[in-house]
Amino acid sequence: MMYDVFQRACPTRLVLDRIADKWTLLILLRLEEEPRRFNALRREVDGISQKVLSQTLRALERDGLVQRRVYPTVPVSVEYAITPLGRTLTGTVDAIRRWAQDNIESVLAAQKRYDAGAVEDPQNPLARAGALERG
Amino acid sequence: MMYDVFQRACPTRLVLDRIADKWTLLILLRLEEEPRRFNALRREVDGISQKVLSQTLRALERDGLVQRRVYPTVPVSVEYAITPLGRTLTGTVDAIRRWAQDNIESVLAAQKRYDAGAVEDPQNPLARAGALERG
DNA sequence: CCGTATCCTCCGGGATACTG
DNA sequence: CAGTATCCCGGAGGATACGG
Repeated sequence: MMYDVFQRACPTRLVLDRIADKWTLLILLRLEEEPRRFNALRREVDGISQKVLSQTLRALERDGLVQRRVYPTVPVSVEYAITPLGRTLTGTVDAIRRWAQDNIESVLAAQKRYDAGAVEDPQNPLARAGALERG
Repeated sequence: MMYDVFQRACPTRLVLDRIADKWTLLILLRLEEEPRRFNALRREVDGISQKVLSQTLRALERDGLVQRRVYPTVPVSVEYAITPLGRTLTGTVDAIRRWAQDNIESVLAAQKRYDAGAVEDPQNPLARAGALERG
């Protein structure tokens, strides 16, 4: 099969779209540890709304990354668990989290330099010859 | 430093938000190979609009992942190159792309099962005892 | 407890036109 | 070529209320 993620209509773009969602990453990281109840996830993924959590879990279930289990207690209890397919992804997802933790200070420093440099030397924006950074 | 990506206000969420953007991933993958001109990127990342490419590149530059170089030719030519910091991220990003290519068929199959099962057995949605999938 | 339904707002992003 | 500027629309997502 010829899959090219750079092509607009390539199905692999579906996967990118799903991963390209910060909530997906956070939910998978939680479920990698152990299955969770709905409201436990809601508390542990700070900032997510009930609606978006519900939507994201349904999408993850549809994609086969998460399994939804209903226990007919009263009231009903629902548990979400990662699937074997989902587990093949968590290593990479965790690598992203580690990168974020390891490099956030470099990123913040870069932002600071950028925001400062964007207005420096307004009289002489093209001072340097050859290749120029954002003059 | 105590960074917890699960906390709403954690700066590492900034990184997740940036990575949680399919265009960012595709652009970084292209620039990992070699520097590109603006319109080359536009052609090679199928489906991205001029405006979004411009925005995304600016954000990547601000975060220190990409460097913008201006050559004072006529007309001016601009080149985008990945930075050393950006290069530390591309391994993980490429792992995502590989996962997408390797598992897209499993995901599509899961979607098909899900979409079929969502309406099956309307008369007896809670047939199985114990733990139930989406009854 | 675990959601769905509804309303409403905001803004991401496409289309288009224009500039150095 | 490499953008910026403007308009505009659909859909993501918060708030709220309700149902099983």
